[in-house]
Amino acid sequence: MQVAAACEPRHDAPRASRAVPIHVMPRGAAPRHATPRCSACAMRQICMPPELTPDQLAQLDEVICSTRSIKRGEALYRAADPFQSIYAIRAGSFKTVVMHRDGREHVTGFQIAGDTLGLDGICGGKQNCDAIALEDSVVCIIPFTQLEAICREMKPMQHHIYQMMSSEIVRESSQMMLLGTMSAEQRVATFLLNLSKRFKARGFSGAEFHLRMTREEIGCFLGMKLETVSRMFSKFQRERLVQANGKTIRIEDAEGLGRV
Amino acid sequence: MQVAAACEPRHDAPRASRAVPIHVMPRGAAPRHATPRCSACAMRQICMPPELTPDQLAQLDEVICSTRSIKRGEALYRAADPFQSIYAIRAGSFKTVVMHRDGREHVTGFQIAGDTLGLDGICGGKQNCDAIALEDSVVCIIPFTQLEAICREMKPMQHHIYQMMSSEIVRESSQMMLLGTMSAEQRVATFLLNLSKRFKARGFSGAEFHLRMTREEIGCFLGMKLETVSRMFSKFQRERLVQANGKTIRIEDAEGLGRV
DNA sequence: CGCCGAATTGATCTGATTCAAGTGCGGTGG
DNA sequence: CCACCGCACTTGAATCAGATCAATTCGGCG
Repeated sequence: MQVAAACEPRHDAPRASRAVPIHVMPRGAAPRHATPRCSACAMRQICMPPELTPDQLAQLDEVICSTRSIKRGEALYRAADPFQSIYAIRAGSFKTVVMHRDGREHVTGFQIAGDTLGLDGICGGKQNCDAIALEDSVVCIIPFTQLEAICREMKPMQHHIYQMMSSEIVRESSQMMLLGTMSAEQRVATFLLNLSKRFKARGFSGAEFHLRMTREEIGCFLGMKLETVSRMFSKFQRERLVQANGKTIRIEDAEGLGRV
Repeated sequence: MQVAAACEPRHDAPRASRAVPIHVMPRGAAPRHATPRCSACAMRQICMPPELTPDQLAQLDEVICSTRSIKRGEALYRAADPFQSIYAIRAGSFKTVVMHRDGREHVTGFQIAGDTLGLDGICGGKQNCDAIALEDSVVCIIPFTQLEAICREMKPMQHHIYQMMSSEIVRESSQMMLLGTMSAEQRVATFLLNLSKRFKARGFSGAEFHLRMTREEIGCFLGMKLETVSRMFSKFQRERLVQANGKTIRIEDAEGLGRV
């Protein structure tokens, strides 16, 4: 299945790339690049604990010293790939897809800048899903063994990783509740509000944004068919809750959406 | 809602309680008891990393020094309780239930002896679900702050916690796939096979076992109504895949169940 | 300009829910 | 010891939400 996501980013909010001295340190594989440091990264508040000292940040910079660019539709990793690193999204967005042996696919999440990828690979030593870029994206590579070492020395960092993993468990619990108990209408409303909240938390507009994924991918995430997703969008539009124009979404009445 | 689980355990497989010198050390709250040590626990292979030295086990015994008994239908913890410890189930079983603000309930998992409870409470510092005993049960209390300290010193233990959390993420991903893509029939089949596998891994029979939860709870876990669960049991019975007699389940044709 | 995949919309079908009427079993009290 | 009660479970019939099938329309791109 090819990935859609035709729209270009339109936000002028925090981008990951910065005018920062680049620490050149290529490491083998082609699509890896040297990268600006955590200590200077605009996403730091989101992917790292807030209370790190400059000293500790320097330690981090030692370990998280390369990034990787992934083109739209390409995989950052695939299920069964050996697990070595987790990834922090610097720019762009991804979907994670699990596949059943019978070919059935399910999208387990959409990740945007500041989110983390790969935590599910720790167990079993290999990736458990495909992570596919929804647009051209850049991730920071965080070698897990080295991260573990850091966590043994740096309490806030240790705690932060537990927090991240626990949050992911909680997020998935909510998604299970959504899939298990909500109507199609409620699922789509919840999905839009959740996206809105996350964009807002990252300095983008929470009221108007671009979907980087197709209706089919949304449906696959929400446990329904793309036609149903489309119908719900139309319904919300009729009810003046959202303005949906292809991939551009404008939330007109967040209150109302929440009450659905 | 009252919990059912009328049947008594009938297995003579590994039980948690053992004739081991009891390290008496009451700690405040009434329903806590001193407890046999990890170093002597039959569940250790399941809830702890295998490669611990006797020395390291002794350290664990220092920290995991109390248990708690929970009667059928009672809560080990409830959503919004302050998070302090995680729990390892020594004997018995639980369900974890998340509740939406509108009162909608969803069962996120069933846990049996050897499983861990409370990992989702780490983030936000408070519990995110109710953990309700499906039968009279006993858990080991693992104070999380102390566990974190141990993990900073004990590499295998540190890794083990990451593994456990990652496994939980993977388990929930599979459950999302189940909820998002499978028919009622497939969900129930998957549920039975999964339970079977887990019982087997703990030394119980994988072919015949007792459900400790009601049809309603199963339905709430699988995203369907109790009537549908019941119908699927009847269907499998007609097809000679399982023998379902109230809460007693005998799997006649695991192969066939898997093919559903 | 024309093509192709994505999205919308309508008509129909179906698996699961809902509603309703039993059945079976364990526990209680006479 | 048995009759009765309550609760979980089963089963059938009617209904409905969402899936499926099908026909356009839209929109980005070569």
